[in-house]
Amino acid sequence: MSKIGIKDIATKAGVSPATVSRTLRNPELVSKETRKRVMKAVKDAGYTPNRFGSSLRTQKSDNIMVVMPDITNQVNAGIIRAIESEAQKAGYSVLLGDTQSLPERERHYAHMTQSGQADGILLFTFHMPFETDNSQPLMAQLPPLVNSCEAIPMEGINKVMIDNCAAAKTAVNHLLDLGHTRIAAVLGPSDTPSTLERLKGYKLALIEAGLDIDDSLIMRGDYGLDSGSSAMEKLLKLRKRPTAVFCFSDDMAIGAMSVLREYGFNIPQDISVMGFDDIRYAKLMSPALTTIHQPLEDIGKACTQLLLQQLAGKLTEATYIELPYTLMVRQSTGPVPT
Amino acid sequence: MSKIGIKDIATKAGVSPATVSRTLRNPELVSKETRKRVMKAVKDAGYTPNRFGSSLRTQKSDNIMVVMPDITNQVNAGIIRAIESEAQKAGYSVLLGDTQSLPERERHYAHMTQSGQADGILLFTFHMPFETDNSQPLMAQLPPLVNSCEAIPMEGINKVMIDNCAAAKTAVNHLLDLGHTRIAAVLGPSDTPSTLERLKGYKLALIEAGLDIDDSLIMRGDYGLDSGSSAMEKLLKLRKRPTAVFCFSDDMAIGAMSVLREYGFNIPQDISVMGFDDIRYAKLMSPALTTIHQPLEDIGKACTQLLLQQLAGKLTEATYIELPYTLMVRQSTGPVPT
DNA sequence: AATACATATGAAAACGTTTACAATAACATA
DNA sequence: TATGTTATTGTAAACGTTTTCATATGTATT
Repeated sequence: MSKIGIKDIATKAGVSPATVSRTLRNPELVSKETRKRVMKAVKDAGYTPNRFGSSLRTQKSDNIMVVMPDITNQVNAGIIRAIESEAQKAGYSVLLGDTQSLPERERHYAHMTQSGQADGILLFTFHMPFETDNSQPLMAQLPPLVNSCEAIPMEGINKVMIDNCAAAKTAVNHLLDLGHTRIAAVLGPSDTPSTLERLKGYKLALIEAGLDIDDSLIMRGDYGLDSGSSAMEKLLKLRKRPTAVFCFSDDMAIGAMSVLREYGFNIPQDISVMGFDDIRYAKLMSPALTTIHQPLEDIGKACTQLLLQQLAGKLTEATYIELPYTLMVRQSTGPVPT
Repeated sequence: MSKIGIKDIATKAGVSPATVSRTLRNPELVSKETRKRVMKAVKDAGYTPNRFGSSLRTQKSDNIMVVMPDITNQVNAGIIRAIESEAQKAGYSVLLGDTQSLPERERHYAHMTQSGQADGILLFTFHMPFETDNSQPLMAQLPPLVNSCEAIPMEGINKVMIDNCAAAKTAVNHLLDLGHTRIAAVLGPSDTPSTLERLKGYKLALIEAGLDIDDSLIMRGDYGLDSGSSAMEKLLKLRKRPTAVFCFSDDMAIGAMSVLREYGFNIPQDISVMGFDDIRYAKLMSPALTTIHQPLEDIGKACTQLLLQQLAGKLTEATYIELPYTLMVRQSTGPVPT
């Protein structure tokens, strides 16, 4: 494409390359007159500074790397959209890394800071992709980084989270309030911190209510639609069925509901179903899904802001931001059948 | 971060920078012995070549720019995931541009090729973001580019599409076959080529069936959930209601269904609803949504392959790829009520 | 033994910017 | 008038690679 460089513009405008550069980056350093001349040349030639020349010199890429397990997921898609919007306002572009949950791809993407491709990372996975030791504070060993959604089990990293444990507890309490005592749980991937926390909240709520934990009511899942369906199928085969099912994601709840319908169950008359996330489809389900709302846009914004601050050097200490969740009571949960 | 460069590695390994570079890029040019020595030094130091140095020299960024109107949309999210996966296999990274349907952002992102940030563009919007004239074939004036989903109204551009007109016709024919004659249409944004084509197909099917076009049954929408709801509300107020509604997106169909349920209509006994896209939630709706399946993964793959070919210089002529759609008959459509 | 040829390496020039430093001019200060 | 100050510009040295060209060594061919 464009073979025109800063020198060509300089020649056209009858100035030195330095002046052209200054006109573009620090216009106040250039006299009004020359500025006008240079700008005209730039415009006429349709010149755009080559990013590599510039970045090589300044050691900045103006890129942010976003590493996510699955962008197809409504939750992640919502977050990344906010990130992209926020980043672009600040003059940054977003490099997208979809890891498909493979740690090797995680590391691959994370290391794009090493090659200078990105100035910072937004990490939505829970493995620390960099080598660290205890010689110095973590922040000093890592590139600018913010961790969100799935918590890396380490102190000293910037994080943006919701209180998954408390949120799950809130969810279960809602079901308890409705009189349910046989409450099933459908988990996400068993190694994810979010699932672990939610499970903790689930158990805590039951115990505080004086109930025993019945392991046969705890089903594995992977946050995906299909796993919700198959978990539900298993639950239905139980001799003592649950009267309520708390799925750790809306997708799984949706999968579970479709199975219930298939077998002729009425929701919530026969069985209550509860989700987690509040994806945009949740309220449009039939019945509308009771769930825990996650503030996707705020999460995306907070992550980006935190990273931008760090990039600007305005952040010396690891910051932890906790965002509020909300219980959304809708029609998929109701009183325990008598 | 890492201040180590190729020179440091060269020193460590007792060779010249040139040899280090060769070892990394064209190992076959280096003797087995030196290769081993260099590799060790690279590994020990945790060296990653600086991308800007390299790109500046080679004039390649190994980035692909993806420009989309809304990544939150299930259709787009599915496509971008396939792109990302395909691109990464070929050693490319994906720069994500979410335009939020703003032409100015479209242009902004498209021009990242100008600055060398990206080697090629995948364009899912229908405005040509570059200036062109008729002096030479289009492909010679543009950066490597593939257009998909929303067709830019120009010849001579690589495109990956489905036949929206035929697909819509298929959809309407399905409803006609069920005996419907009052078939409403809920459109997408009225300037999008996809909506225009689908509308054409809708009308064509009706005319071929010997029916008149009733403009009062054609409702504006924007492909989003809410617009489906409000379109449905309007349709219900009509003196002569439709017996079937063909929404140009699944999201709108889902919105429409929720309104129908709210007012006590049975789907499909009272009114049939048909979507377009076959997002993953379509088959989990209650009732499961009859729709037109778009092969998202194939679209993403085809786009990427086409662009990669072009980047490799293996593509001299503009190519048009048409992918097949599929009618998915499920439970939201049924015989016209008697 | 002389020549051609292949293989392995290094020296150095590019790639397109930005910026520290130097240079100049214009102007105010003493 | 000499001196400092400010505003504006230019010169040239980076930034970290890759790659052309040249060189050196070893091997095959005649």
